[in-house]
Amino acid sequence: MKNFIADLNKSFESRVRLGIMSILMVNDFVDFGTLKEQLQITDGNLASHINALEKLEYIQIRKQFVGKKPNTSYASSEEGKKAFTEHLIALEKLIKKSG
Amino acid sequence: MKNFIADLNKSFESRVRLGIMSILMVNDFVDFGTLKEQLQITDGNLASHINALEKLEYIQIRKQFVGKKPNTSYASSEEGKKAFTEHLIALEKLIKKSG
DNA sequence: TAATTTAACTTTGCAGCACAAAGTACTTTT
DNA sequence: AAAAGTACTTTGTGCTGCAAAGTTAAATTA
Repeated sequence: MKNFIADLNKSFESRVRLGIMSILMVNDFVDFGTLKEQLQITDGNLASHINALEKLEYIQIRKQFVGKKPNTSYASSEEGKKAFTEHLIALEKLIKKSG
Repeated sequence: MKNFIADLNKSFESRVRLGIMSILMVNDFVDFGTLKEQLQITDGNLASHINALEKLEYIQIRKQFVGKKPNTSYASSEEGKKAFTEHLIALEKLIKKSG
């Protein structure tokens, strides 16, 4: 039997990152405030996780104005979707193994 | 909608911990060497994760001799199984959401 | 019997991470 | 003019993961 945990992506270990990606898998361009509200975390914490995911090119950023207010939104990139999907597949295997 | 990542158990975030629990969910009393081989990690790393899980009372330890060699084995406790199952359920919800 | 090996750790040390809290810059609302 | 909102950045702390090396005690080999 091969080492099954090797297929899990280290970048998606944290709950917050899982949460962000999970939201961005099914919603195109979700803004900062919405993510913050959904995940119930502090500004700084969210910003740092977003930053990490962006450096990995798993998400992309769009800045615009809604009315006269600044609004920053995030979407998962193709690469991000691929990587996250692979991670979920590895998780599912693990779940099946445990069931 | 409620905060779905709150149901994820922080103790099971790491790949190694996921791996250990996953193995112990379906095997009763797996020994140190076997875990190490399956997970392909160093002695110290495995020992520290085991230690953490034991402090949480998620696993239990049995020390014995096999032939004349010392042999330490680990099994998941009822509480550990419960906690891990809940974690997996939370993960599955997240996976479904992302699908 | 001395040296090596095996099993299961413990210790050490470090870099990285999560997180909260506070600070910042700019704008809008009151 | 003051307060509030948006989206951060900075700071600081404490925890984690991990490798590598050291430890203990018994077993095997030379």
